[in-house]
Amino acid sequence: MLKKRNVMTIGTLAKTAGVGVETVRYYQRRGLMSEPEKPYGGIRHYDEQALARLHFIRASQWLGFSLDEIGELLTLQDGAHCDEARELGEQKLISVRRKISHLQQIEQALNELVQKCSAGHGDVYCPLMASLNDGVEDATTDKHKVR
Amino acid sequence: MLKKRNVMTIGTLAKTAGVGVETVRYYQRRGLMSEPEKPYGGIRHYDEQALARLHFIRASQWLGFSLDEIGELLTLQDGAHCDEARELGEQKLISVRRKISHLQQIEQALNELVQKCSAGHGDVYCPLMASLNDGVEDATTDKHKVR
DNA sequence: CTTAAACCCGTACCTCACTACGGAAGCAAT
DNA sequence: ATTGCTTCCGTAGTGAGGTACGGGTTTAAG
Repeated sequence: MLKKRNVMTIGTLAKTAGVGVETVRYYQRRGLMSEPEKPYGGIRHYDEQALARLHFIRASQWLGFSLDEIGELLTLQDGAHCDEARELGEQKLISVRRKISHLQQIEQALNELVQKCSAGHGDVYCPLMASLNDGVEDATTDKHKVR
Repeated sequence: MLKKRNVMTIGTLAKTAGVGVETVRYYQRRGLMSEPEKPYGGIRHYDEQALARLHFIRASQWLGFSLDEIGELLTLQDGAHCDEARELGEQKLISVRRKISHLQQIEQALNELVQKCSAGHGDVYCPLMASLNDGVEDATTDKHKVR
C-alpha cells in the first residue's frame, strides 16, 4: 500500500488515514494541508508529513476542536508556542465541561420522565407527555436557548 | 401583551414563547404547528393552544429531540400512546448517555494534555502538540469517526 | 491494446434549525 | 393623511463539515 519510501497518491494517503479523498481535498481548500506540486501533466504525490498532518487534524477533531481552531493550532506548531496551545486547550476543556453538565441535566430530566412512565400510572394520561406540555420544569429550570 | 382572551398575532405569540416570528412560520412549514385560517384579507390570530404547542416543542428540543422526532411525539399526543412515547424517551436517554461518556473521554484526555503543558517541561517541545502529532492515543484508543 | 480503476478539478449538494430578504398590504397612532 | 411598525408569503442564505457529480486525463493490469 505505501510505496517504497513514503510516497503515496491522494487515494492511498486518504485510505491510510481513514478519511475520504474528498475530505483531503476539502482540507486543502480550507488551508489545513498544502497541495504538493504536481509533476508535468501527472499526479501529485504525498509523503509521511502529509499523513502526519492528517493524523494531527483527526486527533484535534476528536478532542472537539473545529477546523478553524485546528488551523490556529497548526500555526502554533512551528516554534515553541506552547503557552498559546495550552490556552486553546484550556478553553476547549471549559466548553467540553459545559456540554457535559448540560447533558447531565438532560439525562436526569429524561430519566425521571421515563421512570414515571414505567411505573404504573392511572393509565389515563402519559406523564412524559404531560411534562412536555407543561414545559418539563426540571433541572434547575433554566430558560436556555436550545441552540 | 396577551389580548383580552387568548388571542394573539404571530408576533405576540412568538415573543410570548421566546422565539422569533420566523421560527413559528418555520415550524408551520415543517408541519409541527397548523396555520390558523385567516379572516378575509386580514391577519391570522393564535390562541393558547398554539402557545402550548410552542412550549411543547421547546421543551422537547431542550431534551435533545430533533424536530423530526418532535413531529413523531406530536402524533402520539392525542390518545394514550404512552408506551411509544416512553420508547422514544428511552432511545433518547441512551443517546444522551453515549454523548456524555464520549465527552467524558475527551475531557480526560484534554485535561491530561493541559496538565502536562502546565507542569514545567523541558521547554523544547510542547506536550500537547506532541500528542496531537502522535494521534492523542488516550481514552481507550477507539478509532471513532469524528462525525 | 484495451479496459478498469484512480486521479484532477470545479462546482453543486447534503443536514439541521433557523434567519434573512423583499415587496405588498394592513393597522395603530399622530 | 402620513409615518412606521407588523403581517403575509415565497424564496434564498447561513454554518460546519463534509459528500457527490461530471467530464477529462493517467496509469496499472491483463
